[in-house]
Amino acid sequence: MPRHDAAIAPEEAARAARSDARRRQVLHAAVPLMERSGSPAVSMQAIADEAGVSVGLIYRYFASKQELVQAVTEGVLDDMARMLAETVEPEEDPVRQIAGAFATYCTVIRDSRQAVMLTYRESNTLDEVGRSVVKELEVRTVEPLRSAVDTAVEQGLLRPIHAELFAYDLLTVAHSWALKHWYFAPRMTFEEFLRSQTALLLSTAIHPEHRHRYPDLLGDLA
Amino acid sequence: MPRHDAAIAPEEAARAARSDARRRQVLHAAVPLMERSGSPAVSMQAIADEAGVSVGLIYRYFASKQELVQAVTEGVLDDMARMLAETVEPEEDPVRQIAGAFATYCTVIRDSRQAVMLTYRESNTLDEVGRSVVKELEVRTVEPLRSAVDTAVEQGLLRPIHAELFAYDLLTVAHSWALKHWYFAPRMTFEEFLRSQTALLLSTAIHPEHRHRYPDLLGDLA
Amino acid sequence: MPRHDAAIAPEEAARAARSDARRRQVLHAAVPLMERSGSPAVSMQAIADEAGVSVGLIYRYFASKQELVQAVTEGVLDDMARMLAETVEPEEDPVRQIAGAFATYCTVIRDSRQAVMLTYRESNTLDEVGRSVVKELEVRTVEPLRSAVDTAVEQGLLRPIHAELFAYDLLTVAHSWALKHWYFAPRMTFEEFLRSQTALLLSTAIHPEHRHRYPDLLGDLA
Amino acid sequence: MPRHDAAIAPEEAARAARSDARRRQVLHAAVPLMERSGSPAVSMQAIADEAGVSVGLIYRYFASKQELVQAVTEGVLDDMARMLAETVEPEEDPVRQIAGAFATYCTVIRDSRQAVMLTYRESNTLDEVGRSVVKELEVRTVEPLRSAVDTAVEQGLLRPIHAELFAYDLLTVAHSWALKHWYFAPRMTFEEFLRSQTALLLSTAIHPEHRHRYPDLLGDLA
DNA sequence: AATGAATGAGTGTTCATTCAT
DNA sequence: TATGAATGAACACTCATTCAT
Repeated sequence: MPRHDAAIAPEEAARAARSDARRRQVLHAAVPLMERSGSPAVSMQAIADEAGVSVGLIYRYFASKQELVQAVTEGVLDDMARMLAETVEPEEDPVRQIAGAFATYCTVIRDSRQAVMLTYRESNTLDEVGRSVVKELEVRTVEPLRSAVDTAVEQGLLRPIHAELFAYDLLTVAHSWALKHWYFAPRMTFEEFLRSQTALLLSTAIHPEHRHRYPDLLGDLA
Repeated sequence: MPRHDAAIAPEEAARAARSDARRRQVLHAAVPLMERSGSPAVSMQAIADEAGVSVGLIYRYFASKQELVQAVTEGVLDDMARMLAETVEPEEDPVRQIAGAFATYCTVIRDSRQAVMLTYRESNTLDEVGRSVVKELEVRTVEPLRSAVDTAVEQGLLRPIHAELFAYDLLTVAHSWALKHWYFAPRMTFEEFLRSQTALLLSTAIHPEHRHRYPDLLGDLA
Repeated sequence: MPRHDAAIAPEEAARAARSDARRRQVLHAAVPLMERSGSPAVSMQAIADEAGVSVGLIYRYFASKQELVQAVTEGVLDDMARMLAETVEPEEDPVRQIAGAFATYCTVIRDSRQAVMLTYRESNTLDEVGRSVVKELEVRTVEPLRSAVDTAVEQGLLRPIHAELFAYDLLTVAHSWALKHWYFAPRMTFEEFLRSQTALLLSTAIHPEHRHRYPDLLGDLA
Repeated sequence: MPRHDAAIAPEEAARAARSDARRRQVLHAAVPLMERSGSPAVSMQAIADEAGVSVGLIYRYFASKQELVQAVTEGVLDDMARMLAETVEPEEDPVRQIAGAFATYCTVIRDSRQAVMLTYRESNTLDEVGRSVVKELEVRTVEPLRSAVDTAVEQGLLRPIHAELFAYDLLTVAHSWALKHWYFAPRMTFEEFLRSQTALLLSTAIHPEHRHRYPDLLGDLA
């Protein structure tokens, strides 16, 4: 390998690293602004100010506001996906896997309520491509849940329910802590919400023969 | 009754009627535009063009764009509330009442998918007052469902579940046909969605002793 | 004279009278609004509301807003001219005539401060024709003062001063109670203003030989 | 001094200088337009066109049209104040000081007739703060005149007249060359106006014992 | 004679985007 | 690489004016 290449490669790597850091810097500034006010109400100038860079610089890293919004949305979903991945504890019993994953979802959503709302709100700001990326991310997010449900059904722990439907319902209900927070928050604590929803939804699905195994999950409905 | 009143009243009534017609005309034009693109992306000019009136005229009937957005959102929710009220069939059995209401919800939502998405999206465009109006409307919408659940629990037909939670879950899941349409639609028909969700959610809640009464609702899960 | 004419004439007179009343009604409403805020800030709608008539009606009596502003300005000047004419007391001594007229000017201006300011402000809203009408009115207003000065000079009661200049200075200084009210009002009462200005300006002009005749006018400067 | 400062300071200074130049460029374009037509009749677009910049740019230097109007008015008054300050010649004799200052006022006003009219017209466009700034500027402008009058009275050169009143009358009369230009201009030259007014007003005030000292100022009235 | 609904050009203002430095 | 001055199209909103009733 010629010296030339050897000299350039690290340079390029460094540049790429710096570039990435810049992107993150801008995104980091944009996220809370857009969570609070929605992207149309946030100007590029405001983002630049918040990030401590110039407007022009943002355009070096994002071709347009549209693209920045896209990146923000994806970033938010990515973060949530990462948090989920990091937090889900491995469980032997697939039912407990489901319950654990649901609890994790809810907890992550509790901590990122604004982010969840952002993904719902911005979805129509995005173009077709952007939207499909977001959808894919979401599908990937439910995936572990769905496969756990599948396994549980196969093992006869759950009744023969529609796995995709059930998994998505779990996600939807978890999201509702964010989307309907104004409704739930004055009526119950997050812990109550989590406990009740777990009992409610799992008791649906668990095969009667195996209900006795999960008194802790089913609570009053055991 | 004096002639004065007799002469004035119809005139005013006629004016009020015309005024109302104009409002509706504008709203009628604004709704699909906002459903498609979200209010920030729809200009007053575009609405005026669509309605076939001048921009100035819109401001005779709506003090600001904000107010128009508010009216659009409320109108959409009102329509849905009315459709619900008209369609819910009276049932003796509270469980069947719940199932019927859920089916109605889902059907209305199927027919007003864009409207549902609009209410989620615009909620952050609205001001505090507007938002609370929207919330109230939604609460009023779940109310019949909640009271049916309450009754069913009291009669021992359902397990001792959290009525508000369950009712809201039903609404949330119904909404998901709109919000997650891109996910569900390629995987199942609306009828399958409705049947599966009904079975899934009710099977959760129905007291084991009474499950045998509802084989039609529970399907495979009976 | 044919009966035809005899029948029509009173009708027309009545119509003219009604028409005049309408004009006055509108002007009456417009004057305080324009005095307060300046014509550009007052909408035709606001004037119509204040007058208790419809916008359309105003256009039956005034061809345009411009013309209405013109009429308002002329009306205000006319009123002041009339008040002056009514209040000036006939005096034998031309010097006392001058002093009396000046006092009257000042008093009228004190009571119509806003009107005076309006004439200064609106002068550039008017077109060339309108402006010249206003100027003519003002010239006619100073006229009695100027002729009194002329007479006084001829009779040797005043030094050989420039009559037009002096008369206009008197008007200008009288106006200054309105134009510089923010300056004078905190420093002196209107009576002090009037007394001091009279003494100051007349003492300028009165021929030394005749100063002893007017101790009441000259005060400390006698 | 660290290099850092040495490097930054000039940059910032240069930026400030450019920024100032832009402000002046815009003001320079706005002044004649507003002098001619009054601020409400001048659109931001018109100003931008006149200045050869874009509308948007104006808003980088002036937060609103209001602020621009304010700046124009203050600028005009500032200019006049500066011209006055530069032109007033120091005189030993306070009476000659007064006459000199009056002549300067009149001359400046002759050269800035439109500016004077603008200050009268725009005063009601300004908000309370803006108005008080303008008033303060005017008071500061009369100040030298007022103090000269005070001195002259103390030295017995003038009769015991009200210094503030007299000073303000001098200003008012000087302004009248602008405000009543349509009246004076066809009747006399500026020089005649200045000479006559000086004689008229000073002859008022000069103590009889000292009149003989100022035959040049008093002219025919000596 | 009188209304006021309707118009649409025009306003002040914002902001995504570009580009000379 | 980084800046921020500069652009100008677009926006929400107003209001003098017209005209069908």
